[in-house]
Amino acid sequence: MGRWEPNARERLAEAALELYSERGYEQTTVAEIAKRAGLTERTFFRHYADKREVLFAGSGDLQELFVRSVAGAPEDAAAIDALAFGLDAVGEVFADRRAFARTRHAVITANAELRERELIKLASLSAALADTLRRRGVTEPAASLAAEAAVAVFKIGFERWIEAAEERDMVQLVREALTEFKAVAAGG
Amino acid sequence: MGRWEPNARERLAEAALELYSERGYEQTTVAEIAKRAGLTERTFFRHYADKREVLFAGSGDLQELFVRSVAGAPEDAAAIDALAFGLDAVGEVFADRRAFARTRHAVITANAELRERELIKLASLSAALADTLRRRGVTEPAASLAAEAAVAVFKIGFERWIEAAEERDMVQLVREALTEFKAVAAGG
DNA sequence: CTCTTTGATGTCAGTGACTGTCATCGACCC
DNA sequence: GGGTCGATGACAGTCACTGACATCAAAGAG
Repeated sequence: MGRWEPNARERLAEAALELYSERGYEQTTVAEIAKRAGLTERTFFRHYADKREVLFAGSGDLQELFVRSVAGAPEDAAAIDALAFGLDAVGEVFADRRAFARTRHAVITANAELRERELIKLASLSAALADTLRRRGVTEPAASLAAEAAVAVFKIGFERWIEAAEERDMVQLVREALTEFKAVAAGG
Repeated sequence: MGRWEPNARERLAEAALELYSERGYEQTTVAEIAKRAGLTERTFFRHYADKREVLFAGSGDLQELFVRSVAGAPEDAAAIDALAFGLDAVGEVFADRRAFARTRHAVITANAELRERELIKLASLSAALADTLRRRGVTEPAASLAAEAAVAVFKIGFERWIEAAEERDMVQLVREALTEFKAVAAGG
């Protein structure tokens, strides 16, 4: 055994979500999170850039998956169809994490600072998707607009999945949102 | 003349934009802004909730104008067409403020915290537009998706207007972005 | 015209997020 | 066995932001 317990980073993330959920984000100090994880405040900031980031550590993986799926769509697929590939892949990955996703989502929506952080993560995702589309030959501003649309569709699908009374298939909900979106854009 | 110089709020906003622009947002302290405006730090926080908000004081007016225009579109206009009314109105209002808009935009894009704040303002705009569409009889999730799309179109049009080498008509650029958007959604 | 009230500001002390710096000490390498 | 490395602790410091109270010109009440 090492000098310290392993998985400091994970322990911090777990402690943070618990405390934010129990007593609210603003009512939790970083010192308290660190203490629950058996560490000091200084160490928290060595693992996470700030008090919010501890909730968004996984967003990079999600973005990578989304981008990879869009990049791997058939070459001749239109922008919106390539994005649909990514939406499917992302929808699948959430399947067994609904309880965690609900807790995390409740914490985030309850606080304006955390909503801000979530929005910039989604903006980063949108930018990465636009970049992927450009590599596929889509020109601007079509690439950026399509990417923003895909993120909006994802958000709607995710929220419906989170809020559904009984467990439903997220992939299906995201597909429904995409269909609705196409109708709106067509003036339906 | 009163006990103090008038327009404290405006002086603070002006001083903040100058300092953020000259030396960067992070390198500027609130005390410095207050001093340049001839006030104290405490007074800054009486006028603006935090160091970022001083750059976003006008966003409420913009949102109100956008919403009012959409609400006033012909009753039988589809969601996307009603939103086009709002886009036109908003495009017009920027006409004589390009220099200011450019400086402000440069400051915001140079800093992550400020980009976060801008994103949440746009999310607020999107929510207000979705609400307006719902009042016009548009159902969910079409209302939210259409509102997000309109904001994306606005962002693209705005950026093109800001970045154009010579001064162009913002209304026209926003309309072009909307046309592009419709093509993308249709799979073009 | 005097008294009172009001509103914008100043002053000051305090909390908590975040950073820079140096010390500690088990693990690992040679 | 000695030296280096990496994760952590300890500690002092800056700055955003808040609460409480004091100040004083202006505006209104009488």
